[in-house]
Amino acid sequence: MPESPAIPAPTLRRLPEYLGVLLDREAAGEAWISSEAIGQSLGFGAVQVRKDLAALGAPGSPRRGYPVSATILRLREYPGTGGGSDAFLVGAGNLGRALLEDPGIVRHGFRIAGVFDLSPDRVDRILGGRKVLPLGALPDLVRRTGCRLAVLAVDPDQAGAASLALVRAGITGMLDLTGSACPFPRTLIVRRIGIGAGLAALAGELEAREREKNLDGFPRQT
Amino acid sequence: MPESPAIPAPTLRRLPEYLGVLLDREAAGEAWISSEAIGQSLGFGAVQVRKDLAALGAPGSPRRGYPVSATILRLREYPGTGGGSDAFLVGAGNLGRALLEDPGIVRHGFRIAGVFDLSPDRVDRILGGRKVLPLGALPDLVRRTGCRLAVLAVDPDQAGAASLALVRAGITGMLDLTGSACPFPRTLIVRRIGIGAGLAALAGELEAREREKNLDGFPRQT
DNA sequence: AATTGTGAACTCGTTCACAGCG
DNA sequence: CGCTGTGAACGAGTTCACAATT
Repeated sequence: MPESPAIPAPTLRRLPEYLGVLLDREAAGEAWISSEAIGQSLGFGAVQVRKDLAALGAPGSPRRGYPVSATILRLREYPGTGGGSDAFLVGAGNLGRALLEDPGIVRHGFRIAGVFDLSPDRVDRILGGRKVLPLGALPDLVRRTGCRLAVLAVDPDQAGAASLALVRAGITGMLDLTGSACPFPRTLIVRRIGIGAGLAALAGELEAREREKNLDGFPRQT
Repeated sequence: MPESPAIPAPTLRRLPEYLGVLLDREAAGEAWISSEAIGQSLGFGAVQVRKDLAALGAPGSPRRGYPVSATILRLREYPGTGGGSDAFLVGAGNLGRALLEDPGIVRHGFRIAGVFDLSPDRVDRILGGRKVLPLGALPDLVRRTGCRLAVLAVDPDQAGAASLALVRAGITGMLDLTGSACPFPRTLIVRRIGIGAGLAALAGELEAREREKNLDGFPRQT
């Protein structure tokens, strides 16, 4: 029976970040790290960290903290979050090229299993040492490799067509970097990451924080 | 007095996404859109959409929905979320180049105000039609332009040094794309977007959903 | 009749306080 | 003593149910 009675989604989203911190620590030669230190690195509280690691089942040791290497192992052991799976890259433009060299993907244990594009003039080119394949080749590869993840990095106006093809090919999880918002079937789990939207949210938060400060610190005229 | 009694952060993060949907609709020539339709495009409930738009102060009309153009205006009007501000780009590698062409940034009303890098051999090169400047030139530009936002897209091992320089230069909001987790001073608002971490979270969610399905749909032997 | 608008209930994650342990 | 582990309290955000509108 699974010892993990469903880890809550917010926790799930933080686990990979913990992995990042721990890898840094390991590289620095440290053997132990406290929840306090982990929290400080990421901007959340120590209790949060403990709760999350407890949910994972990663034990710490009083007075010393969490064992760096063992905890990394534990994080990697959790299916999905630790990586080990591969993902297809759809979109062979500049963004796609950048992703092929992104150390973050490797660091989290993922590998780009293949590069695809819709545009005929991009197909067959070499990008980052990989031959770009037509989307038509995807269904077969999904079947043969069992890989169900894809990163969508095409132009926004191609997002709809591409995602439709992905679903048809049997992809079940998609990381959408296009910033375009088209409706997807519920069978496909979509996670959206938009640089533009991210900037906007950041700017909004900044604005909010500033306003708040002005209000209860220095109430000034309209 | 501000008519916005602090919009909650989760809402703030969704507003830019609404903008995306509405722009699509406007391009399609539609004049009205229902909360239901907006929700469907983004994967959340209709009530959520209504609550968010209400928080913004964007009125809808019973029986017809929300006026597309007017709502876009209203979204843009909200300081920050609607864009209009600029942002500096720090990191002139492949990822940086991709960002310079990212339609999502423009779509949300942002502009890259300048490109910077730490590495001397990247400085003075031309990237996407922009001359890459040394980080040393940043403080002066921050002062002159009033722009306080930066996108960090350097190599992960330079993230610490770069972010320190950003703080010193007077940057108050940073969108961190490096996936590296170094501690930042509390004065700097950081929003992290990691492709690797995103993939991992997605894979985790996928795994969780699958397990859940197996459990209460088709309980099979250990 | 369809869709917005919203007070109230509820759910879920975070925070608190402190017990447990090395 | 310092740090983990966790049950309980709290609070924020989401969902529900229904009134209001055209």
